[in-house]
Amino acid sequence: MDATYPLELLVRTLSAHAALSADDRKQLLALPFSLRTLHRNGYLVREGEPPAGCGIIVSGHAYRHKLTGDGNRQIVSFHIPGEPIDLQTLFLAYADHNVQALTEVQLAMVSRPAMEALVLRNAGVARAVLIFCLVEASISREWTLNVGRRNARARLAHLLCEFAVRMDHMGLAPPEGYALPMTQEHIGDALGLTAVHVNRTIKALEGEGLIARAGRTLSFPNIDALREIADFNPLYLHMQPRAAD
Amino acid sequence: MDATYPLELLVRTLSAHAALSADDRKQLLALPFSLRTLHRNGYLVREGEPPAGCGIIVSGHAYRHKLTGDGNRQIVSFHIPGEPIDLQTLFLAYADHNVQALTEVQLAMVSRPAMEALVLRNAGVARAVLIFCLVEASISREWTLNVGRRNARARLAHLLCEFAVRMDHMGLAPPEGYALPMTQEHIGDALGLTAVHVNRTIKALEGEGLIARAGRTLSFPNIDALREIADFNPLYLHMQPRAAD
DNA sequence: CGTTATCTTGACCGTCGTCAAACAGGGTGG
DNA sequence: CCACCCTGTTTGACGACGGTCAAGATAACG
Repeated sequence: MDATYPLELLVRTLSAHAALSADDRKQLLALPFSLRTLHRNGYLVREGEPPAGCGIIVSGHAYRHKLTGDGNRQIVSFHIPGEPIDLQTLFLAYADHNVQALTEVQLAMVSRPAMEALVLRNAGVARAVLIFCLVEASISREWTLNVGRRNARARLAHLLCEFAVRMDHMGLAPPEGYALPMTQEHIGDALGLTAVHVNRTIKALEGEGLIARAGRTLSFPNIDALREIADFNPLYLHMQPRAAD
Repeated sequence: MDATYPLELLVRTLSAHAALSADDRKQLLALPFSLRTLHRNGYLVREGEPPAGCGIIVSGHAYRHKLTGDGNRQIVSFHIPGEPIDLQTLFLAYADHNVQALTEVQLAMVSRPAMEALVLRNAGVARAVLIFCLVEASISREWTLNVGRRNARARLAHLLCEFAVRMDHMGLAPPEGYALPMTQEHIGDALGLTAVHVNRTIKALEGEGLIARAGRTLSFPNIDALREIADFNPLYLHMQPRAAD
């Protein structure tokens, strides 16, 4: 099986948290899908609308967000290749939030009926989907903690640690560092800070040698110290040691 | 069917968001369970431990929370009678957070194997459980927005509105107001504020006639104005109009 | 290659945190 | 029955973290 086959990415993401049998994998890989490309800032999901289907990110990054009445934005999650982004709304009548492309995004779209039928038919897949949703909920709780109870330094460090671990786990983070797909504005909206203060905090971390930058490419000269000040404990990501595939 | 039968409460909670067939209900009501009483502050779930079973709150209130390394607490949800509190961890290897009793709590405990078997066997129940988890995730996102992007006034008003709506939907909030089960310390930890500032904010709302207090019992003389300043839109709760039962 | 988005820096301000002390209430035991 | 204590509420003075506004430098994108 070619690792670049779009649904292979979904299988890899789901099996990061739950065991899938050979049959579960086969049925997932047999799902019909179509490819779709979104430009930067394009909407994958729009608040209030019913889900169009289940999109899986093949390449690029996306972010989930909500707006207050007066237009302030809170980003509630970032998404990396391999992640299904519509499970949140697939079984609900309408979306309670937006999802937008952070960069150009390639999506594999599985129709709502096809995905729903597979989940309701195959208990192993249902279990994996449920677990995936539970892990996302766990990440959401950690974000609430991050925004509610940590200072700007720790918040930023925590976000960077989480992103690095998730990218690395999907084999997307080269050891020398990775290019952040988001602007400082996005980071601020994810952390409950302003872009200005994010900038100051980044420069402070850089000044202390905790991160190093080349453009938007980040590396971590002292990852242990960064995790320390981030109060980062990856248990909430519920990652299983990745099985060889 | 007696409405005070413990599992009847679970059925009512699940059907607040998803349709359940007569058969689904029957199978849920047939689950074996035992009753358990926890005193105030008792632990229903402890971070790092595997789930003991699936508890459903029969009476009393509970809260879910996480701690930072230096001991700061963030409450990530409050729970009212009827709500299952272990679905979050039932399918995961260990809990990533704590759940504690806010008041004395009576729990109906369903064993993990029994609940897991029902969910994997009955697609209608699986669907309802998944939807319940998705709604909790939606609430979690709204909380992140609340903590990250609203000021203390709006945060507090939002929490009060949400709690009132949820209590009311379960038939637990008499129209003249309800007794808040949490202290101002709990409220602060839920909102990312200190108890001192919660107190000042409460008094401000009271001074403006937006809430009225008698001890811990709250009433809302001007609920529309309160919702306005809370920026409260209940769509994220995904409530279905409650079917007569 | 120009135009626009993003990043960077400074000065100033405000919301909320910190520290501390007084007060209220409810339960317990002498 | 009352003294005591513990938890929770209330209030004040002061400080700090992060927000706001604005302008200039840099980089990204069409």
